[in-house]
Amino acid sequence: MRVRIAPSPTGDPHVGTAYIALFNYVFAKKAGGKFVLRIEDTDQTRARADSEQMIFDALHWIGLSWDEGPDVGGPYAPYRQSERAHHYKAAAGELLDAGKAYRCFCTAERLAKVRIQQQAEKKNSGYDRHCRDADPTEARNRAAQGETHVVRLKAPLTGSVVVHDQLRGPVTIDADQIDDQVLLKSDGLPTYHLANVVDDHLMQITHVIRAEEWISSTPKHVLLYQAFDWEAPQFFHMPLLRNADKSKISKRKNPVSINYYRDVGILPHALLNFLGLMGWSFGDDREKFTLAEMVDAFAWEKVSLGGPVFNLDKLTWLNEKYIHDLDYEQLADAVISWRLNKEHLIRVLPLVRERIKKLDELIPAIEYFYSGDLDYTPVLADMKIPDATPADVGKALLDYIEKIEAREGFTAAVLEEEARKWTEALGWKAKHSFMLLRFAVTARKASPPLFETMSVLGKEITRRRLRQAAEIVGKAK
RNA sequence: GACCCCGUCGUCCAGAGGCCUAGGACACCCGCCUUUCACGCAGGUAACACGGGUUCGAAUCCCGUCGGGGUCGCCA
Repeated sequence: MRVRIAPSPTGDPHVGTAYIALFNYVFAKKAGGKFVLRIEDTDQTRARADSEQMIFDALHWIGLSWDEGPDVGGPYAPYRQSERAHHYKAAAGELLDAGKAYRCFCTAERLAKVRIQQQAEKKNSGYDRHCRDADPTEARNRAAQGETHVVRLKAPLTGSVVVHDQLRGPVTIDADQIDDQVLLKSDGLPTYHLANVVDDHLMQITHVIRAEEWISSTPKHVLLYQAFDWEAPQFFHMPLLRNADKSKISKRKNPVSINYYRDVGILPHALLNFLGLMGWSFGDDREKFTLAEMVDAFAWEKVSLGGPVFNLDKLTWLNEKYIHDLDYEQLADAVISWRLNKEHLIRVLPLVRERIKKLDELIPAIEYFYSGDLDYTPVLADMKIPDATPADVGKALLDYIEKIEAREGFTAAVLEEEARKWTEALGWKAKHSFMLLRFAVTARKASPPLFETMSVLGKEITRRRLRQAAEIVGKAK
């Protein structure tokens, strides 16, 4: 029995990744199987250099480990899809030769045009199969001459595909709902659909446990297994974590980075425990439990399919329980490994040394480096920009978040550069806009240099405060 | 919009035909404890989406409606 978690290194380590990893892990351990970590980095445009390591660190931090993966190796290495390109190319070639796939030379522009037309006519969207019946030999020649193209699966035109979801039973999808999925992109790398099927087969994955959002593309995967004449794994689709409004959890409405929870002082086991409460229960009233206990009690029958709202209040309550159960030695260690340590202090001190005359002034001076959400009421009246409405100011803060998120690295230089461009684009004065940022990030009129402060606070806390400030200011009169 | 999934307190779960005048937890409200606050303890408000079936009997099974969500990319 083998399962895998297959995160894509495109940003901050996501709680959803941890959630699905937990269920994979628990199921594997319960059944005495292997848990594999595979990095799905086939999208060069979105891949982030630091993301992969952050995923490893975050998963380790909450207490999960894997039997095979890019960092620990294993019998099916490599575990990074960018290093497995030849497998996908070979697989696609096989389908091409068998006439089960074809080369498509349609341009992105044409596809966009088709899509717009389909929407205008209110028809089902999807590829119109323009290249499907072109002569294969001619297509091969065009490709040989270097013409850019993709490889698409020849999906059946009639009939239907049945996906046996182990949590819901058979799900039947008509052929007309399945279009000719791209298998190999024009850059020669596979799409998720091809790569996950090829790798799951090659890596002998027996059970695919993933989020519900994948259910609608599973028929394509089933079709691929059939085309290769491979045995498909069993599929389990877990419900999606939700925002308070029930939509799929998203960073605009909820902190989604595992690092955020780490930075605000949620204990790793509390987070993991909380994730175990999402869509699953012991069957009795037990709410606080260890990973080992969950493994022991795990059964798919105890999974519920309604999308669970990720509720900060309840996570905080659970975390409180964990804190209270720590002895003082352990609590001290937890606090130290959080932020109260020399390493962190050495980042903070350069910002405040000139501002203190006695050591007893230190704690008040650096209080907001060790706090989570701030109280903006004392400065709310000052959080405005001449000739801008509160709504504009709120929106501008959100804009600034977008700008800094698009950048790799959270250094003072990057933050300042983006702030200056942002200020200019808004037509504001830096003395006003920077003060606004200062209020948002520190809730004070006076602080050490703004961008250094943000950098030391870290991406997660900074982003959260900017967002909170945006909300409060946006609603202000 | 089309297709697919889901539907028990505001939220997370229990409930797998009679044990349900629906249970626990978070949040909220009240009280006790206490110099204060917090913890702790004791109470309280609050839900089976709706309509049809099936059955002696339905939160539990079936159908429909409604509601929510997901997907419809050369992103995963």
